[in-house]
Amino acid sequence: MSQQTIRVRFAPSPTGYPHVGNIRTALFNWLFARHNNGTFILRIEDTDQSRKVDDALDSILGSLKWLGLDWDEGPEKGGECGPYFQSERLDLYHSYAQHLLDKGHAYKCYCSPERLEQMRTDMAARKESVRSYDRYCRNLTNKQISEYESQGITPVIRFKIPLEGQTTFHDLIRGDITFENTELDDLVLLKSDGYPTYHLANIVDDHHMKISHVLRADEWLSSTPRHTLLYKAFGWKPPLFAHLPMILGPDKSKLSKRHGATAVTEFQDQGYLPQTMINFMALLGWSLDDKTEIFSKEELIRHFSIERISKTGAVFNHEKLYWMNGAYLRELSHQDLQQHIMPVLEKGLPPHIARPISDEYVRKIVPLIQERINTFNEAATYADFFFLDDNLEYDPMLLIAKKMDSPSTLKVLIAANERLSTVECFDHDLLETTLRSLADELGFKAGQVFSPLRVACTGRTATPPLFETMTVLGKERCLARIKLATKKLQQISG
RNA sequence: GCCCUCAUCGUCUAGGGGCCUAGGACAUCGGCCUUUCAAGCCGAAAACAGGGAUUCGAAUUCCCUUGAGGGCACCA
Repeated sequence: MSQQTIRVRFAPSPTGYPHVGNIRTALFNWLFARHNNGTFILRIEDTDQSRKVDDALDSILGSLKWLGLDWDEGPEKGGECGPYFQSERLDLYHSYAQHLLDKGHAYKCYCSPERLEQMRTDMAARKESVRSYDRYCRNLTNKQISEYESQGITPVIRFKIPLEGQTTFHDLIRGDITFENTELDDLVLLKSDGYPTYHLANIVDDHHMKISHVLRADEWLSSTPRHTLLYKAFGWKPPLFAHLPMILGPDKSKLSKRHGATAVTEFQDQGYLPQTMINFMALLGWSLDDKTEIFSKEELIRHFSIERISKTGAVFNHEKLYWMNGAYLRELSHQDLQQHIMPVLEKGLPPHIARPISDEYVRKIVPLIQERINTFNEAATYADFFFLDDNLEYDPMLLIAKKMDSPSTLKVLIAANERLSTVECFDHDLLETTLRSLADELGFKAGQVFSPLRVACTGRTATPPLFETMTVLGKERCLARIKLATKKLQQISG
């Protein structure tokens, strides 16, 4: 069996911050490369000067690094086929454009943007199917050419699409796809600013970088016949294509800024784990079987195959991502979890709380919140009462539990305060026996005692288990908070 | 408008002629557990777009319709 060398690339353009749609493409390429012991190349397609965004490159590299999608060739890494920025390969594209010109596969076009626009409006007005270009310059006479040249117009170079016949290419996911050449337009290869278009640069680079498989988003499908024709004009063997199903917004259209398409790094900021993102994105358009949901990166690499990529677009389901992160978070050791939430606490807790936050104190809290948060960032809001001073703010009515009223609640609080004062040192078992017997003595159900104490100590009705929470807070603070609760209740009951 | 692609629960999907009275996951609802909230466990509801054809038999093959998406830039 001939072992083909697998070389794939992720080729983003630095025109914005990559979102899940973009990065999912990177992930599939990476998985395919790693599964096949191949090479994963990162190439920056910075050929559009006008849309260039300054820190987009950092965001691209940052996203990939965060997710551990390491590249074998590319920026910061180098490689035999560099440079890996298209803006540094302009000479190459020029020479190939010239080559096509010489071979009669391309021509110079002097049409102004205004003329092009007019042409398209006219077509639309005549209810013709709108073409991108009417081939006006395809057969210019020498006289016309020198006339344009003398006007100082810088032409673009267009590719000559064959006027008849069909172009068929094979897609690894969709099978054979055929286009009538008459449906294809003479696309621009080299822009008047001297930069190549995607089409030219992409083909030249994929060839020179010996790319074996092109795994790219579905939106490129209709460009592929043009690319096929370009490979043919150059006399190059095209790579194998696999057009990935797209990731969609809630309205089922292509995920974009319109949907508030979240930059991948934002998930990092929100307290998601990279492994969650990898796992989740892998399942957007790929699956192993009818049951497995949670995959380690290694399992993903082991099982990934193009055959199991689906054809249909996938709506990005934030809810499931959230659940999945919770699943991963719960698997973390207490120590790992603490490491993740320390910075969150430092940053997210109200500023008046003294810094640095105590490691030792947080260590006690971590086990109490692990199964109650789904993202790291939630720690700061969920567990803030552990850190706030004892003058908690909350609606005193919360103190009154079901089937309780103000006087009975007051009775509980006062009795609890009294009884707890006699407890030497708070710990779970001691608190439990003490408070349960107190409830008995008072003739209340356990919950009728626990509930007001919970609110008193935390200001909330939903908290980690009461005794553990009180133990972490400690006797002094709990008693102070219970006294405060008593006072609050007395005030509203007059 | 033209071209291309796609079509299973609300969402992500399994399914490649009989194993499907269509399986799993998220979300939803109910129950158990329980000091609250979670987590966990158990259960429920929820889909083969429509119509033809092929076949003993179709979610699975073919055709048409419909719907959806993508593309039609000197953007990628």
